[in-house]
Amino acid sequence: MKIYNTQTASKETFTPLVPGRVGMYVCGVTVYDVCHIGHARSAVVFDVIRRYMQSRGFEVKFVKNFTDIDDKIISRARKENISWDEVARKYTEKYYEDMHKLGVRDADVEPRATGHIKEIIEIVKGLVDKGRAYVVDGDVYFSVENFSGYGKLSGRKLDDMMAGARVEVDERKKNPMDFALWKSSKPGEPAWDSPWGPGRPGWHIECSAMSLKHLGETFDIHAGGADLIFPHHENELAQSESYTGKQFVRYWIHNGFITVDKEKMSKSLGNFFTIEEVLGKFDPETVRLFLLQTHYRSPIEFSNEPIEEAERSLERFYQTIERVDEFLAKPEQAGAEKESGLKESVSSFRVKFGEAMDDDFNTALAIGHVFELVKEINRFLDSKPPRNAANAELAEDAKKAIAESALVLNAFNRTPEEWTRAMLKTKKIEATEPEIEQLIEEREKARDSKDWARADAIRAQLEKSGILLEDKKDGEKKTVWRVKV
RNA sequence: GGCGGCGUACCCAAGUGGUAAGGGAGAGGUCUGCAAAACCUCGAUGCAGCGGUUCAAAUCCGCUCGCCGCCUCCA
Repeated sequence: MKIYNTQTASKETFTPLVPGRVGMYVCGVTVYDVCHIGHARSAVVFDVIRRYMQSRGFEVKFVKNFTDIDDKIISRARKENISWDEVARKYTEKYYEDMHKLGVRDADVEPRATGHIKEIIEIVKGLVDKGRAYVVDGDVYFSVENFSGYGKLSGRKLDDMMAGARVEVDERKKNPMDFALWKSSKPGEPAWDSPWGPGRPGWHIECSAMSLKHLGETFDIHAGGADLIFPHHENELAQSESYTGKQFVRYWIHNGFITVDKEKMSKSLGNFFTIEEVLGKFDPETVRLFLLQTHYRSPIEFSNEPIEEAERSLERFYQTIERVDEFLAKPEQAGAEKESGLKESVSSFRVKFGEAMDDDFNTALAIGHVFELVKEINRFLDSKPPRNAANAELAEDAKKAIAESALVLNAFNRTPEEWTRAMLKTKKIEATEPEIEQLIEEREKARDSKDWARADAIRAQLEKSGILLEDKKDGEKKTVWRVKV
């Protein structure tokens, strides 16, 4: 398995610290507002990576934190006129709601910054004792000049950064790049007691404390959005390695952004679409597929069209599964074996899917392979194979191969009926299933008496309300319906 | 200013040295009462442009053009 490591800027073969086990820390969200589709991407991508690791037999300890104390939370609380911890609770809940809909599994450990104040103070104290940090008026700053490795994650030099620093220089800092480990609180702000007076943790220190506690001094994977590389992850690395004297993280993984008109989607630009908005128009599986159809490090330009394409892809997929199910439901038939490439396609699919995922989690390629297999299955069924034991086994195996990959992608894993019902809901179809069935029956009668005008009128009527009809030649059902996507 | 990334057919998109996956749209065909779906066929002699390295380059190197990201909170 190869992983692109941000720190070395190259793909590396993945070897866990402890054979068979993987420690993985993902930077979650600051719970001060609802999540947008960019947050969804990050969550979905790392969810898939976790699932893939597990499918490869690794025992994964997956930690994802919530930042529940921060300037933005405090200002949000003022704006909403509620307490800061109510803000955190409210948006943590909303986060779970969105992520559960998207099929993102909860982490094994979901620590919160405020639950680790003791550990944070411990580390800050240690850094001060080691001379890696200094105290100024109740604030504690990390001294970047004392850590020779500063910049090694993001690939920048201290001198180059200082040249371009646009930040207002705090005269009390020894170096403009020094950052707060502990911030003294103003009256009325949330505060915890510390050796430096009442205050709260700086942004970066929580992740150092929580990863140390739950994954140890050195762990395998640390992941997050590419915008966290600097300064967040760079600073985490500096703190942690200064404190433990050991390597902090072995593989850094960062996902690319979602863009709107080529620009990064972000709260500050206001060009974002919330998860709730997107899920109001599209099925969660559709959204998941859309997010995974691009490699996780590449940008995704957000627009409806590619999501609609993902929807059509799933429609095609579930129609194929339906065909397989119909084939399997047929009574046993005798018949000579026909030449079929399907058997080979299924086994090569299993290999290629694994290869794609092994190569830096190339879900886009892996999904491409799924659709190659879908085509092969359709081709097989089009060849009208006899429903004998051998062919049934082959069809079952094809379904099984897809189900195996579905475990990793957490897509392609519903039944055609579930998909259709989901589409009725997503497309807000007014007609009920019995109504549709009744019109189909009426149309059947018209067709039997060769009243084509009547038959076509009914078909047109249903299409207007979003239902497409397909007349089948064989099988029990003469006409099937589906939702127009 | 520093550092980094991207530019592949009408659209989305994979592909880091061996002769361009996959999907959508389009054209023709098989099937159909007609459709739809599915399948078949067609579709970039070329991967922003120019030069170079190599038996071989979308893939490596150099330059140019265009777009974006990080350096400030940010998935």
